[in-house]
Amino acid sequence: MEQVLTPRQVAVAIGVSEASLKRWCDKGLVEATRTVGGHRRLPIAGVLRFLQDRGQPLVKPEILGLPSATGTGEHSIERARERFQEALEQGDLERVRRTIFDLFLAKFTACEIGDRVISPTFEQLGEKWRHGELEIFKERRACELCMRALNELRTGIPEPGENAPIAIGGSLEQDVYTLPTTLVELTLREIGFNAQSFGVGLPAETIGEAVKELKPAIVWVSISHVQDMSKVISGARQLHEVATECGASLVIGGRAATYDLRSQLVFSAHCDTLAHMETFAQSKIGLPENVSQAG
Amino acid sequence: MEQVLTPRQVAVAIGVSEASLKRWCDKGLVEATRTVGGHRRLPIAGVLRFLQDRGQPLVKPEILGLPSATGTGEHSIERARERFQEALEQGDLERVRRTIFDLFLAKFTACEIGDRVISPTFEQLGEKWRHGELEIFKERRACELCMRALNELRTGIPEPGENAPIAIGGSLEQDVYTLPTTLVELTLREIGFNAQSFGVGLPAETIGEAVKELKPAIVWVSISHVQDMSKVISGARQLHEVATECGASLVIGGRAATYDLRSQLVFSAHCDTLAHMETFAQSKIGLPENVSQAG
DNA sequence: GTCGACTCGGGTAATTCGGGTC
DNA sequence: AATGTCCGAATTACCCGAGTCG
Repeated sequence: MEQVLTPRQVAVAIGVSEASLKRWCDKGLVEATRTVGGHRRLPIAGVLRFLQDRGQPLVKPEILGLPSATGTGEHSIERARERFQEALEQGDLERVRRTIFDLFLAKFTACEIGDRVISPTFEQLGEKWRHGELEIFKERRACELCMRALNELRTGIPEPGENAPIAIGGSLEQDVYTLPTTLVELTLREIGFNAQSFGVGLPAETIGEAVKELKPAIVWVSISHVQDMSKVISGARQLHEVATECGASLVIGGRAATYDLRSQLVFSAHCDTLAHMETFAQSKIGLPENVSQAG
Repeated sequence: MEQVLTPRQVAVAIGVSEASLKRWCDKGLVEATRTVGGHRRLPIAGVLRFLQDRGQPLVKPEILGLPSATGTGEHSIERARERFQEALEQGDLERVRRTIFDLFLAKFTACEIGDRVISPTFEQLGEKWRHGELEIFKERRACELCMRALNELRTGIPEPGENAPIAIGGSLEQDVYTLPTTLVELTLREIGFNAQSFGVGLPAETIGEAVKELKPAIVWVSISHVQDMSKVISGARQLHEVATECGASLVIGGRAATYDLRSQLVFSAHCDTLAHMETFAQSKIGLPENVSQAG
């Protein structure tokens, strides 16, 4: 496990410029090897030693899971995901935050982090719970920690501009899962929407009122848990009507929006992933005068 | 977003000269680490703590990525409460944060802010809703904004020490109100507890498991909404049993913990306000008492 | 072998250091 | 006693053309 990192990876992880890091390497403060072409490669062990010597508070061994800054980070994002899950199960906020933060600094978008790290992790946690391998409180605690990290991440996304298109959404009554709708908010903000999640447990009527008042381009409804299916169906229908009137697109998503359920719903679009949502939303920006199609 | 800042950034943010700031660092008044070359780097949380200790007003908060525009105002907590409510109703996150942080920097504790600002505000919002003067989505949105501000406030409270007594809690099933239990967490952390809120909608059994695993000194249950009273009653009974076994105190609170309900519950203490909770918790720290595992 | 992304090295501008003084 | 300002030396951050990596 003699893993090595590039100067940039280490630099962003510990929050200094590449130039400084290079100087430190040249002074022998940080262990470094060279490729045949002369590029520096820093073994993780050496980096950790350096951090320990300096008492640098910024970094935990999370760098180990740090993905490459380029698109070729398949393996490392997988590693990050595993560490993320471990941190969540142990209730270690610091590591949770660190993982997300590192991914973001490595140029992963909130959308990607959501789809490829957070979402599968909670899928796994749910699986473990169903097999009796995980107490519910640990899953809930994990949600809390994750929410905190995401709320911080939110400050890293630029504020929407004055004329940014509006998007609003949340989850319906009986659905207490706040993570998905928060991720949608972040994803949309990232591509320039003025997106606001209203949280969980919203009656469809009040979302309709919000649509009338705020005139959003998009309304999303996240469905992670269904108790009374008929209520969801009628709520969605009602909401779609209002949305159509106001020129908004109704987007449905969430793990509980199964094929069976969807077949009974009316909506402008259904999204399996945040990436889908992002694509759809971008198409709406492209055509500002887009008018919603008939039911 | 940025975890560490340079002396200059902090200096302009709080409106003092760099020289003063450097002296404060050297005296240990402000937490600081050093780069390899000896330059100071100030973690943002430490800066916030310093500001709170000194009641130092912020001049250019946006530099810290944090809110609060001025220390000029809001020593009148009443006026702050009104502005706070207004900001919440309008969905203005920036003003919400500013109000909370201004109060915090004016040396109000999370406990006081909760009892005297947040709690009465949501009482009022609920009142307006019952009179048909406020859409539900606005109340939910207000919760979201408030949660974000509180999550940030959390970073201004020192991390609990290694041997800090543990406290855990949350709300029971069917109760989606996350604000109260978050406030409890902050209040307890402020007086030195290692407090963790597990969020909302927790079955009593799983809280019991958490108690067995984590051996907290205090377990709190926040009751803001009751759907099935018998379930709450049996849940609390069960939880009290586990808590007693493990030497933990069960504390009940929340607006829906009415006299009628309380008379049927078993618990170590009931708290109407965060201040009550704080007082009770402090008594637990002072004297380990007849707790079975008290070393 | 092509190609895009990254790194190299070195130079330059901007900060910060510590100390002394007002 | 505490703050703000000024100084030369040292450190860090930013920039860019050429070369390397995968």
